[in-house]
Amino acid sequence: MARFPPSHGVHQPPISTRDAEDPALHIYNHGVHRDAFLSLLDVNLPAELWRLIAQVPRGCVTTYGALADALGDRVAARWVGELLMDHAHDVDCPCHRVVRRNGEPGLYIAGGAAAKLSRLASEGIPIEHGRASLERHFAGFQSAAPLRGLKEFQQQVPARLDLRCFDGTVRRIAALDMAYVSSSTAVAVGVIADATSLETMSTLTITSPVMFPYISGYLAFRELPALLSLWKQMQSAAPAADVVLIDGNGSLHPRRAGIAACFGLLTDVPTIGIGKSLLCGRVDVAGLRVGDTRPVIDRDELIGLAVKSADRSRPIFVSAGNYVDIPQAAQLVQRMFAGHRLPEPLHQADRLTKQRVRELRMPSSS
DNA sequence: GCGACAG
DNA sequence: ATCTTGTCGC
Repeated sequence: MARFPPSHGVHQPPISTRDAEDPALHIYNHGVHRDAFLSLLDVNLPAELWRLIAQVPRGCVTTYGALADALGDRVAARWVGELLMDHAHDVDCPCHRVVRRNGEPGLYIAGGAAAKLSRLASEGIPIEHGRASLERHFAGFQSAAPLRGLKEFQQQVPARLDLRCFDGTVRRIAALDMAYVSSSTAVAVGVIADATSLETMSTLTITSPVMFPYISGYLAFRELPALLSLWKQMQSAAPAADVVLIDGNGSLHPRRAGIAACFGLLTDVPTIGIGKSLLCGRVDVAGLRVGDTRPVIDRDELIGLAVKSADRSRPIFVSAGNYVDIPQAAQLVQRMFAGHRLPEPLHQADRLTKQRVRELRMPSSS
């Protein structure tokens, strides 16, 4: 039976001072975190962005980055561009007033860059060498900067995780994964597997509406609602798991608050983050052989481990969620490989998730 | 021009 | 994540 060894040989006290008095306080705190998280989800980010774009007056321009800043984080600039290329456009739409920082028009949903520039010209914006003048750029956004609040929540996460190494026996592993039927509908799959044989014991599949866009660093706000709903249903339908693998990072995150960390905080279960590409930090994967690991370092801190899981596969990135540390997470995951790039339970969840998406996309499946 | 961002 | 055919290699 798989067992977590204390990875540094240091035995932690069985009960931390934080919850020594009252085990229920633990539950209470997680309820508070869950409520705080859920209230943050009330924000309608696309609506907020349109509210901002509508503030740009005729005869003025703004930039993708300025809008992202007004939302609360410059990293959202890419999503701003995505939304402007995928929305219900009409002749009154002001989306042509958003240009690149250097005056290049960027993409335009209705007729391409040339059409965008001519619309700007017709509003009195000087155009030179194919670029819009930024002379009259609007900078007075009235905004609640919703991403700032989400970022502040993330900044509180690391201190609220339990840093003690998990030292229980791992009999069952849960693995959670998602895929998308459309931009607003996701399929989420949970797999429970035996930790020794890696055989799948049970699976649960749900579909769930997704409101929040994908923005790098904010994945949890997009995918956690569905995963929490899935998890809740798994509690009554499946045998309990001792550790949960999540498709996405935990500590390997700019604020050490990836989706696996948030899930572990909100559900109070041991979690491990599994990423397929590097979100942040630096790592040298040259010459990695199956079974090898390499540290992922960010700001002089170990935030995850690159793990070579299979021969002709790129490494995966393992990081800590709740109740595990990084070396321990990697040790455990390395016992779950069965010839695929992903640990077997997550590989199965990934298969099922994509299978279900295919089924739902077939017109005949009603 | 380059780097660069989980899913 | 998704858009997508054949093709290379075990």
